[in-house]
Amino acid sequence: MLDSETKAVETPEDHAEELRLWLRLLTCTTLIEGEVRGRLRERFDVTLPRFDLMAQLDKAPDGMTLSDVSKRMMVSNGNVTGLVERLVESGHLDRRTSDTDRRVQVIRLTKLGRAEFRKMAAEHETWIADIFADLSPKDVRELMRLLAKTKSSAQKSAGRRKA
Amino acid sequence: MLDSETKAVETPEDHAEELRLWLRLLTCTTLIEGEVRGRLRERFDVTLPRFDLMAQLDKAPDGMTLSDVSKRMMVSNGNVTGLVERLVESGHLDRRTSDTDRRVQVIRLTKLGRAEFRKMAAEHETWIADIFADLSPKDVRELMRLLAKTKSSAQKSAGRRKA
DNA sequence: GCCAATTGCTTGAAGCCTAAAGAAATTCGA
DNA sequence: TCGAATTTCTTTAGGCTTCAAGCAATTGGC
Repeated sequence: MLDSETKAVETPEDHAEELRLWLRLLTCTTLIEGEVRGRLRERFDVTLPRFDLMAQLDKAPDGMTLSDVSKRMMVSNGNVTGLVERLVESGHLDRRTSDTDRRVQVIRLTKLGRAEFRKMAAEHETWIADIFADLSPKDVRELMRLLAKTKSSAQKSAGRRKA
Repeated sequence: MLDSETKAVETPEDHAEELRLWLRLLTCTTLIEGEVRGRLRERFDVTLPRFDLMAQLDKAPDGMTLSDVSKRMMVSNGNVTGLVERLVESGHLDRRTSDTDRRVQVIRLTKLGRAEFRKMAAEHETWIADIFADLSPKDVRELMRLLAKTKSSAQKSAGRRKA
């Protein structure tokens, strides 16, 4: 009794399984991300961050503020500033200052931007389907469920840190 | 009959589920990566790529070549060159040219590098445990299994592209 | 109405990362 | 053994990314 309690306190807990899980998760994402990045470059000569940003805007016909984009993409503000700059420069994005708050920049896809994105997105979807081809519909559902659980667990942990 | 066949051909297949799965996978990874990056910086003032590189070397007491590291970390050669440069500079890595092949650079952790890494790794493991805390052992096993399947499916797809 | 705090964005410094081209060493086929 | 192909690593150009500091506009308490 005493022994087992002592042991429970002294022995550092073994979290090797969770560590392995994290590494595998990271490997999968890196692998897929690299694949998608490569195909986007080959087929459309576009970078992944540019594609991701356009994807966000495609879902928001009325535009988004830079802060919205930053939160959605989970990247820093400064990062978005630079990305938007280059996409405005290339004619894919339209940017204007909000009428009601002069701090706020609202960005939208231009006609060109939307057209190009739609073309890319259609093909992109087939790549993703190919990448996940070996997973059954049941596998997909189950992964969705477990990743949802993972996400909320990670968010809770992040909350604990900041608090 | 004919109708359903016709429809099967004309209707673009719906891969929305796979797409959602990919986005969720990416969200999880980004979330956890950001959390780990932040903690490494706060606690040890070290970057995630540096930590990852040291983790590879910790598992290889006899050292690794830059190519090995590049493959393991799934990053470009040039990336490794720069990372190693900075870690040698800070005294964490030792680097020497192979005796048998003068193209090859063998890198190892220095005593300092190993000591610092071990300290960081111990704490890192507890962060990961905390991040995945809501997952049961069964969840972990099941995720491991499904991610293994995902990885091999993605690799197969990548192979199809290059071939 | 005033002023402190907050919010939205930009800037700057540093580092990370890729793709592509190139240099040096090795390997291997003829 | 010669030379072509390959391998290992570095370099370069460009872009991505973060963090921290800072500016401008707005908000909220008083």
